[in-house]
Amino acid sequence: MAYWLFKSEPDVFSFDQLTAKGAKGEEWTGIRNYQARNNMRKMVIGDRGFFYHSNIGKAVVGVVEVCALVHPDSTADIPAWECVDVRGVAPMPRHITLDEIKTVKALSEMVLVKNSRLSVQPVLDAEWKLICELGGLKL
DNA sequence: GCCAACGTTGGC
DNA sequence: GCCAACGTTGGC
Repeated sequence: MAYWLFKSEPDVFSFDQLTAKGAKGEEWTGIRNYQARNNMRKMVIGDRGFFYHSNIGKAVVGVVEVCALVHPDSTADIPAWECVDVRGVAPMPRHITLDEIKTVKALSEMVLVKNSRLSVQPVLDAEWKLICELGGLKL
C-alpha cells in the first residue's frame, strides 16, 4: 500500500465536502498536470492519502482512500486527463499545518515542501506515520 | 495582491 | 530540440 497527498483549495472543494459524499466518494477531477496524473495511475484501491488544504488553512486536514482506479476525467476535454476516485476516511483530530511541517526535520524532504506546486504527490511511509502521530490520528 | 517557481507552448 | 514567452499555482 502506498501513501499520497491530494491538494485542494478548500473554497473550491474541501475535505468536508468529500466526506459528505460518503463511501462512494468522488472523482478527483481537474488535474491537468502529467506528473500528478502519473501519480494517480500508480494508485490501487485501498491506497491512502492526506487531504491538504492549499491557500486557505495550508494544512493536512484529513485522510482519504482510493476507491476507484484511474479512469478518464469526466471534466476533461481530452482523454489524456485521468483521475481516481477517493472517499473520506477520517479527519485529522489536529490539523498539521505547512508551517509545522517545515519545522520538523524528518519532514523537510516532503514533496509538499520541495515542490509545493505538485497537486498529487507521493508520501513516504515514515512521513505518513509521523504526520498521523502529530495529528493524533489512530487508524 | 504580489511574485517566485514551475510547466507548457510555440517559433526558430 | 532549444529556449523565450506566457500562464498558473500557491506561499507569503
